[in-house]
Amino acid sequence: MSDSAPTQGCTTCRNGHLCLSRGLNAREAALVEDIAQRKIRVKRGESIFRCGDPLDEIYAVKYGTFKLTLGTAEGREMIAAFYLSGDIFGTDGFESDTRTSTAIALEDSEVCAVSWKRLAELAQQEGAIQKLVTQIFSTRIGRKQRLMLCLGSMRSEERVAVFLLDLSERLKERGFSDRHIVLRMSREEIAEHLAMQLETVSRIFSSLAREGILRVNHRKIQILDLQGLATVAQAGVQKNRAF
Amino acid sequence: MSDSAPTQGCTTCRNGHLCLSRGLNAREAALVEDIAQRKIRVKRGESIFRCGDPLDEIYAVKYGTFKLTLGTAEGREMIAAFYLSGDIFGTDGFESDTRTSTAIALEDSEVCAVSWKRLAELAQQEGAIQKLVTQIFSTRIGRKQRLMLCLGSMRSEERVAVFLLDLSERLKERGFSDRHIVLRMSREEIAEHLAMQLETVSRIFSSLAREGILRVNHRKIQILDLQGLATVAQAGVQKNRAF
DNA sequence: CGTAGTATTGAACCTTATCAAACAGAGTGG
DNA sequence: CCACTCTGTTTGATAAGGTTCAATACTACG
Repeated sequence: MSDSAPTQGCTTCRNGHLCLSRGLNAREAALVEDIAQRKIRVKRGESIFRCGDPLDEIYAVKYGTFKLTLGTAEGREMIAAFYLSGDIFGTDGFESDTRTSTAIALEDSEVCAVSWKRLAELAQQEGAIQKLVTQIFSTRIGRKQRLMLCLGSMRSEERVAVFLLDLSERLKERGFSDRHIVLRMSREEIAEHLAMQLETVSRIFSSLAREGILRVNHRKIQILDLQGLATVAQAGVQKNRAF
Repeated sequence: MSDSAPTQGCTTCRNGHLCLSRGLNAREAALVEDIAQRKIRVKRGESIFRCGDPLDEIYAVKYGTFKLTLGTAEGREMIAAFYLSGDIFGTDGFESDTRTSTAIALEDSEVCAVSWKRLAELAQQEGAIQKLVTQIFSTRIGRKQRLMLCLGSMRSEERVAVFLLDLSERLKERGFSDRHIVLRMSREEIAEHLAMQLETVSRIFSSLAREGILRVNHRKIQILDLQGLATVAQAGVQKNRAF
């Protein structure tokens, strides 16, 4: 990864509405912008931090996509999350001062680096920023729990549907089309995130295409029937309800 | 649930070494003890808080066992964790001021209730307590991540082995035998925690017993071969390593 | 244009879920 | 004290979902 010349700040950034200045007024946003000056460019495949690294910053995705991988000592791996532009990441394990995960760019990307220490100080002085910080953590935990529930209680087809719906919604929030998606991750990476095999992901994409819900062309996915996809995502529930 | 007459505090509690006074000196422990006066007795099957409740306290298990259930609107459920004596719980979703989970006693139990607001104030004044609080959250997130990895990358037999090893270790920390375990939860609850069917749990117990690793008598489990159980817990790894 | 990486598809196999039945233990009431 | 019920557990048979192995196709990239 390589530092770059300073680019524009939060107040003019097009991710402003969902990133570090979310819900802040102009004065507060300027305070945050002030500590988020450092930009880092990361090339596809490079990491911005690795498991075991010391930890003092959190990051906001300016543009690009990242994956966060979790690993155990025994060699098991899993992708805990994907981060899109405007997402904030690097917030895990900041108490132990050591990274417990690795963040890798899926395409050429740029992030804003924020000193955790300075953000925490700012949060103590400014109520709105304190609220923002807790909101960030709250969302993080919520997402992790939803993923856990998803892994635990859904079968493959539903998990894939949930994944696509989530991605679609997040892209929409960022001003992209929610129906024409270009996946930044491989089938294998999707599989590693949803706890299944890449062949299964591929098969499910094909079967959803056969049903007329998707149009699949390698990484270009078109959602033809958003409602139908939502139905697939909850398919397993009827069974429980009958019981 | 019903309040009870005040019993002894942290400084004399036998869970002191791993609970709210963990790593604190006498003066600091006394400060914590001061805000952890309120004890609540909970009968088997009763909840101490439910999903949607307002949130202002966290709890430490004085004695007994609790399960924390997560639910989605659509009716999917999962047990996110089991808490033993000395464990601290109720720390999820405290930012949104609303419970996102339900805590239910698996046996007649008692907890110490601590005002989150007062604990946070104390943490701001006392470095050691600040450190303790972050440690509590850190551990929480770490456990959740490990469970996620476990659900995502292990098969049933390994998950059950991991579950038993974890329980054994935690009981040992609490001064109980790590080989003679009395399960406080049903097969169904174990299944709901490990994302499988209760029949599968039962079958795996039986098969581990057949292999001489366990002795199973309903809820009384004896671990005959701790090392063997650990091997089962990592069985899937060899496969990955060969690749 | 050829090669490497990625994606799709098929077939056999394995794990786990599902359905069904039998069994054990804790109460309960006659 | 014994039958009876209720609940939780075990076990078996069968089916479905998903993995694994293998072959083929597509794309991108040098």
